[in-house]
Amino acid sequence: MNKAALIYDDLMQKIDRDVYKPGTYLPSEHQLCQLYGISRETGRKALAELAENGYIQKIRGKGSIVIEHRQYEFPVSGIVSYKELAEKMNVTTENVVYGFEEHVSLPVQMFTSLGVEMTTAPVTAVKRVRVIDGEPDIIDKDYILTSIVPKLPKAAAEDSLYAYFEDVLGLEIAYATKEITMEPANDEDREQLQLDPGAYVAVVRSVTSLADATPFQFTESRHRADKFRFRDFARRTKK
Amino acid sequence: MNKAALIYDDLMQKIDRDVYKPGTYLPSEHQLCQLYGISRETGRKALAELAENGYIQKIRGKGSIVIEHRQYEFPVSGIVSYKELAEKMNVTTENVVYGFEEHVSLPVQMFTSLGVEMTTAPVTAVKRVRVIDGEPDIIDKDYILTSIVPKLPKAAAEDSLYAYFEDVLGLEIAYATKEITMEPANDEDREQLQLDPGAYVAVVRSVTSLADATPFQFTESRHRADKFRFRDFARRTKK
DNA sequence: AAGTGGTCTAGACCACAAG
DNA sequence: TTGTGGTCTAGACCACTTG
Repeated sequence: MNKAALIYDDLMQKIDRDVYKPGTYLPSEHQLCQLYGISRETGRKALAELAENGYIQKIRGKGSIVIEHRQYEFPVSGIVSYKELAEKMNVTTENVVYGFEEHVSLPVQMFTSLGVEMTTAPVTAVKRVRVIDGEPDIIDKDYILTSIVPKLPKAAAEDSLYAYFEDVLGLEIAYATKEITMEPANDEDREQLQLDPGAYVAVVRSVTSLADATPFQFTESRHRADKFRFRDFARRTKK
Repeated sequence: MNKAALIYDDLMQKIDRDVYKPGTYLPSEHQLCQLYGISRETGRKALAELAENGYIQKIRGKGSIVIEHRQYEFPVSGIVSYKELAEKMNVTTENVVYGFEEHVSLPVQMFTSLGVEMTTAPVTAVKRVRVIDGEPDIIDKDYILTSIVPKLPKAAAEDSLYAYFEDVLGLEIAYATKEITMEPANDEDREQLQLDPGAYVAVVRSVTSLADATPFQFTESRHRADKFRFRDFARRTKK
C-alpha cells in the first residue's frame, strides 16, 4: 500500500475506535506531516479520501472535523463481496448453491460495452440463496463470462466468487454499475425466499468490470423487501 | 472554479458529446499538460475525478480509457435537487405543496449528531407531491431546522428548497446520508399517490448537512414502487 | 528503449478563521 | 498576525506496456 492509503487506514481506524470522536478535529495537515513523516500533499490525499467516504468534513481555516458516518451497509453498496460483508457484520450466514450451469448463452445487452456485433455470449450461471440467521433473505444470480473465467469450480461458488476471482485467478476487480428497482416477486422468489403471493422484492442488477475496463460479470440480486436496506453517503457537486 | 475542475468539465463534456468515445483513450497525462498548460498533478486530479464518477478507467502503461457510464439517475443518488433533475431530464413536472407547518417539534434522533441533551428540535415541515408527466410519483416530506432557516417562505417550497437555501440564504450544502428501504404504503401514500391497498413504496430518508458539518434538514421521500430506480457506480476498495 | 500512469516531495501563494 | 485548509507547480523516481 502507498503512504496515503496507510495514513487513511490509520486515521479511519482511530475514528472507528473513537480515538478521534465525532465533533472533534483531526490533527492539522501540518501536524500530520510531522506525525507520519510525509509531505503535505500525501496527507491531503488521505484526508480527501476520508471526506469522500463520509468520515470527516474539511473546513477551511479550522481543520478536519470528524462526522457521524454510516455503519456497515448490508448487502449492497460499494463493491464488497457477500463473504467479506458477513465477516464484518458478525452474523451467521449460509450460502446455498441451488443452480450451477456452464456454457449458457446470455444476451450481451447485459454487458453494455461489449460491442454490438455479438448478440449472445457464453457464461457460467450460478444461482445462490443467502441465508442470514436461519432465514433466506437474498437470491443471487451470477453470470460470469467464459472468455474470462473458462472453468469455474463449483466450490468457488459455495465459498466466495470474489475470493476466487481475486486470490486464485489474480483478476483485478475495478468497478461496477448497479441499478436498484422494486419488483413483484416471481415464482422462484416465492419458493426460495418463502414469500407470500403479492410480495415485492428489491432487485439489484449490476455489471462488474476489471481493471482493464472489461465487463465480465452480470449479477441479479433479489432481496426480501422487509430486509432490504441501502445506505449512501453523497457529497453535493459544486455547480 | 479551479483548473482541475475546469479540465474535468471540459473532458466530461467531450465524453458526453462523444468527442472521446467509449473504448478509446483520452490524451495522455503529458499531453494534457501541454494542451491545457497545467502541471501533471493538476491534470491527474481531473482524471481521478472522472474515474471516480465512472467516466474513465485508468490503465497503467496504457492510458485513460473512456467507459460507458451511467445516465442520469432518477430521483435519488448524489445530492441533486428535484428541480435540477427535472431540468436535466426534460420532463414535465409539477410540484404540489399539500402541507406547510411552522414550529413543529421533531425528535432529534433524526439528526444524528446534534447532541443528546436535546430531545426535540423546532423545524418547519413541508409536504409535497411530485407529479411527473401528469402522474403523482413521489411524496417529499422535508423538516428544516428553524435554528438555521428561521422563516421559510411558502413560495420557496413551491419552487425549490435547494435553490432558496443556496441562492437566497447563501447556505453551502455539503453532504447527505441516505437510506433506502421498501415499506408498505400507508394511508397518506395511497391517497396522494393513488395506490391500491397492499401496494409498496420505496422510502428514501436523508439527513443533509452544511459545509461546517451542521445537519439542518431531514427528508423522507416516498416513491411509487413501479417508478423507483436508483443507479450507482462503485469502485472496488483495495484491501 | 520509449511512453504511459503511480507515487511522493518541497515549496509557493492564496483564502478563510480566530484572536 | 498566526494557523488552518485550497491550489498549483516542477521535478524526481518507480512500475507497467509495447515495440
